[in-house]
Amino acid sequence: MATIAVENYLKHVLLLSEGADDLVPMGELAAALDVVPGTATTMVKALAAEGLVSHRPRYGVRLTAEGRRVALGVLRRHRLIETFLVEVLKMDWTEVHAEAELLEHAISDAVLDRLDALLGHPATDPHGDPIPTRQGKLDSQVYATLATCVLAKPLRIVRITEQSGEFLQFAEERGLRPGASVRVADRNLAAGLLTLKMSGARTVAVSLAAAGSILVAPAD
Amino acid sequence: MATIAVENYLKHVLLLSEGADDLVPMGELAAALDVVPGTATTMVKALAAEGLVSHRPRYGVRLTAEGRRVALGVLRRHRLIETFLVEVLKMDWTEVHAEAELLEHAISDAVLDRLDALLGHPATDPHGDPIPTRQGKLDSQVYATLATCVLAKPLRIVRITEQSGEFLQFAEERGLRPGASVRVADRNLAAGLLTLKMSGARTVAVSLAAAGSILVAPAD
DNA sequence: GGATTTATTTTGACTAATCAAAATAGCGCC
DNA sequence: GGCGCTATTTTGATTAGTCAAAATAAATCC
Repeated sequence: MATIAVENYLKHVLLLSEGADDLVPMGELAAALDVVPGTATTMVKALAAEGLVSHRPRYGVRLTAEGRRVALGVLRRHRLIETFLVEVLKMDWTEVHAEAELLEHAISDAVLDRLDALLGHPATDPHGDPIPTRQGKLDSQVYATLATCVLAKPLRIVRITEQSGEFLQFAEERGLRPGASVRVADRNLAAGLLTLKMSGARTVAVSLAAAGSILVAPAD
Repeated sequence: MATIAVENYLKHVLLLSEGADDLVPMGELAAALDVVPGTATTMVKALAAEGLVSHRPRYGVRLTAEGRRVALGVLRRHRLIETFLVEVLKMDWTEVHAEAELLEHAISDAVLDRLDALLGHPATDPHGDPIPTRQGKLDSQVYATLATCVLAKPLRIVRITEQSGEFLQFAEERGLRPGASVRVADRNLAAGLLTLKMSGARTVAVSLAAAGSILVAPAD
């Protein structure tokens, strides 16, 4: 059985290799897990010996098929738990990430299946992150971000990729939540600042960095 | 913060000291935790150094006020989770114990409070075990068991104290669940066998050992 | 293209929790 | 009141995961 530490390493390798299908550098992995780099090296070598990752010394790490299977399981548990906390327990979507982080290592398949059924087999969690299926399929649709999308066109927020509670509360306070309608009125790359128009003519200013973690689709 | 192992030691000291308010022998504790006796000794000495238990070498261990507070917290989480699994997720009451064993160490107070409210602040779990309050009060009402109660009188099962799935399935198959009506038709101590009359004139045979873990009250 | 900066790995040490097996202390028993 | 049984404690070792700090390799920069 995978320990909690092993599950966390695999989950973060998966998350950090999203999009960039390349090797995940050890430094990034160590930072994500909040351990010193040497610890990550030691652990990754052990995971490689177990066949869960492949390690290119000095360059980085990537999941094997088996490691990816395990990581997708953890991610599925995490996102279903987040959905449950919001939909059933009526918790705030800006604070459920940390809770799910704990529970994801303790919930059994039997309980998870019940939860999934109770929630109606949701496709995304409250942040818009796709939930891997039980068979290990992860929707990898690519969206534009508020930092890269066209100007002026009406858009819908589909996903917020950034887990910190402070960031999410900042977003929530400005109406920047999945499902919300938004238009980019102005984007000043030099100043790193965007002006957004929300529904009801509300105007909101966000940094370029923040805009990059808000994914959007045409309002169709 | 208490680790999972620490929480389990404290929880089991609490459970084993129920009724017998005496010292819990190390052997019993080790058996309950499924560790060798030497391990229990080592750990108990560490817990004593932390002020969570008091250890009388060669005689046994008991909780301090602080240790009891922690243990009651774990027990509250365990029993509320069991109740949730049965009431909300519709799982079988005979199989939720093992699930709760895992989740009890991972659930936060914030989530637990929501769960408690959703369930309507239940007083007992699906086995009839009392749920400690948030303030750390544990109902310690003493009941008769089927092994000790009066014969022939109509009774109501209030609690099953025995956690193993096999035992509980045995009980469930015979209608021996909390709330059920029962009467002890015959009790043969020499043979260690009881004959019970359930509602609908159903006759059930149980061992004296099994009867001892089924608590009853007058059918009022 | 050698010197410097930066990321990564190595080394040595530590903590929590465990086991196996030897040592010891109560306890009951004639 | 010593003998032996049984529970408990000690001792020595192991595993998983971690850190601090030294060593090393890759990349960058005149």
